Amino acid sequence: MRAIGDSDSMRRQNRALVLEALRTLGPQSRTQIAGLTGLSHASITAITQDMSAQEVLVELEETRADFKTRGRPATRVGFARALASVVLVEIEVARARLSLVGYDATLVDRIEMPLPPRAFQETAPPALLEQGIRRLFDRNQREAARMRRIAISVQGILDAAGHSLTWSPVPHLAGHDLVNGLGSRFDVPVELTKRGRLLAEGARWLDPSLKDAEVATVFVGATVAMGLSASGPGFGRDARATEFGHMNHVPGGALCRCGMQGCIEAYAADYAILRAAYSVPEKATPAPAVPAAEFDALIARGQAGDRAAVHAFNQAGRAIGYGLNRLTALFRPSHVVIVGPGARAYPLMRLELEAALGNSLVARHSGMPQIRTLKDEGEPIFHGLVLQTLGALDREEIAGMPGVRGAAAG
Amino acid sequence: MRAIGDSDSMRRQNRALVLEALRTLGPQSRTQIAGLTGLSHASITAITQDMSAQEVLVELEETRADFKTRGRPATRVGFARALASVVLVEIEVARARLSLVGYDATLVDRIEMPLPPRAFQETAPPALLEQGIRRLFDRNQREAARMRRIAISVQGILDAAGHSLTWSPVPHLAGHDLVNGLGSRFDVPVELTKRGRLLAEGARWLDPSLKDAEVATVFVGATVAMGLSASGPGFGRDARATEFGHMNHVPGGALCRCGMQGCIEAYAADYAILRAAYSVPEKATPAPAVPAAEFDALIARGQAGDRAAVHAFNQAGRAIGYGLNRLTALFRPSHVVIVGPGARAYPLMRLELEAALGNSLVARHSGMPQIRTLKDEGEPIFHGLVLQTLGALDREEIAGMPGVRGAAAG
DNA sequence: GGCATTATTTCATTGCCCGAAAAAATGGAT
DNA sequence: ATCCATTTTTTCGGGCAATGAAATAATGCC
Repeated sequence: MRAIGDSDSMRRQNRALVLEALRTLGPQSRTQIAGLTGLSHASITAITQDMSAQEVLVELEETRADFKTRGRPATRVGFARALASVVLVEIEVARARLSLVGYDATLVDRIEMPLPPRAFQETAPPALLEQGIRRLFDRNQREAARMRRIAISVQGILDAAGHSLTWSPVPHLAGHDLVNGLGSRFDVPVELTKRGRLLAEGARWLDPSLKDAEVATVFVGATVAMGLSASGPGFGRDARATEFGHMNHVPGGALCRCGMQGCIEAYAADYAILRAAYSVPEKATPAPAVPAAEFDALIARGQAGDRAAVHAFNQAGRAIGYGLNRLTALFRPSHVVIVGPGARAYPLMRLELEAALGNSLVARHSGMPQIRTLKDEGEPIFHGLVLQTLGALDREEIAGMPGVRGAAAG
Repeated sequence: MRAIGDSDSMRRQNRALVLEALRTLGPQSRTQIAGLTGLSHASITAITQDMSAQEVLVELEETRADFKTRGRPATRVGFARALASVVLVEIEVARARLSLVGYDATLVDRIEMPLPPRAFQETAPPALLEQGIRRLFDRNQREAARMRRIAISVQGILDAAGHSLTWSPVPHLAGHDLVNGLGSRFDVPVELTKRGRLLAEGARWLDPSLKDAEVATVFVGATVAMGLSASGPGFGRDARATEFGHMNHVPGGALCRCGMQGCIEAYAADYAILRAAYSVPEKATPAPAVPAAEFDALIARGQAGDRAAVHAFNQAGRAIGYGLNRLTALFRPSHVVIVGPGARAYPLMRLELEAALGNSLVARHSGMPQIRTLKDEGEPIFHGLVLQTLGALDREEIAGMPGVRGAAAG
């Protein structure tokens, strides 16, 4: 049953609308906000006055020397940086990056932590991350006092509650309750988000032509992961975590790092391609990590026409292609974006991938999705995290703040 | 960008809430409605008065002889039958059923049309369906005058706009624009919905314990189809059509009725099981239709332990199981419901199906979904159509009707 | 300095919801 | 038969947020 509508929900809804417009498009004049949201000028005045009084928004003073125009100049309003801050954590296989970000989405400070294989064995993940966050806090005490949320990008399978990972390619990360572990230490909400999903949101944002598209973003590298992203609700905001890399490709097939057999990853991740290129048996234990240089050398061999390397990349393309083929039976993305180290090898995988994907009833009748590649994956992840976390803060806390207009008048 | 909140949207929202409660749970007293929706008694009075004046709702007069209680007796309000009517069409492979249904969801009249294989070749689908609807209209002129929507349950692949099928197991149905074809003839909105989806909604409704579950309903019979249904938004209302039956199972495998190779259907539909049981080559052209008696005989043979039959059913279970296995990499249903003629053969498929499904990383870490069977598939489809169509009418037209209270008072 | 132009605010009105109190409709008790 | 307790439904006064129209503010241009 949906929520009822009363004056309170109306207020929250419209305040959220204003915040969303500013969050997506940056500072705007009140007139622009009215146009973007569809609310009347009178309402925008009331809302921005209210939020300024609450120090949510500030008027920006900028003498824009560029084209002067007749009429009263517009004053743009934007987020007040000091209202709140959030900590964003990106955990990768061999490093973690902790960022302290202001309410206006500016980066305040950042720490890079290398994560040697036994880091999380020696110090449990919540404790190690706490150390990093405390270091950030020591250097930025003002922002630390107003920290309101912690968001963490992870890889692996989340448990039902989303509090911990039941499996992760990051050594010794699985099994620790990060949500309660960090939540109790800092007394703020903590959210885990799968990296693949952030990648998808970020990739759609990076390429404006994908704004209204339904995008499946496939990461190919040390793991194989996918996120789905679309503008509407449904697959967009509430999208389930996907476990594309561990979708079965061949029953009883190659050994995957997750311990199962026949996963897509066991054919398309870097270690799998390496294994196939060197004719190591497909049931052999996967290599723990493949150095970037080694993977690049393999791509070079493939480009040079080395038969074993070409075969390995073909096999990877085929596995991803059949995964996408099977995906389209459930959900038909308009675009597919290949991202990560594997994106550089896309030309070597392309023919097999497209053949496998095309070998589906849906693709045949509704056409193939457009396929693109994207080299850098770091930026979209961070941006996805920023947008998701500050957007949630806007919707869940800021938009619901009670007004002060009556009080201010009295 | 979402919709703004003004008093109009508030009104629509709350009226929709009342209608939804009545639609889901049947006639209720005003006090009950207040409890269900969370609105105050005062608001419910206003809303029901308004809607009664508009002949949307009526007070039911019923002397309920069962337990009398102290206090003023409650008068229940329900939908006014005469406000509107809808035509619901269920197109199956060999027959079509047309139902005229009142706004209070009661069946007014119904026509069954047999569909011999060449029916849609001799008379184009929109024309043939028009004939049937006109016959219903002749017999029920009062309701005909107030018919507001046509909804059609179909099987096959919908085009992007949802106006026609690009492929269908129903002979000669694909390629005809049913939405515009019937829409222009009757001047009402026409909607096509995939049968699998309705089946899922209906199955969740039939079993109250599934109310808050995330259900994947798999039809096994002349085709293999799946619908996903959950209570929230996302997969619930806006769920994409799934093409589960034509998800690839074995690359280059058995010949499917759709013309592709290796679809799940080519291993698990009735014709596929028959083919395997009689050791017909798997690339042989599928039988156009399998009589129910023949399929039942096959089940009996399987139950008796006939090796070929058992093998055929095992293979079907394995295909469905790997399909579900792959599904869980993208979306994890809490329950799976097997429905249709194949549900009777579930005991023969069960071991292989569960083994295949269990062979997935997600099932291993998050547990297996619960699997049930449901024998009758006709009722959920019809009920799903009723609920979907009248619910859309409620939300899109009735809830938005302007009020009459001011006018009535003056 | 006055006018045209654009941005923002003020003001009176409207619509819908809500809590509290009143009214309505019964069964049971005296 | 009458009064009371109980439950449902309606009425009434108030509040809040949005709105359109009109007023006010801040410039550029002539």
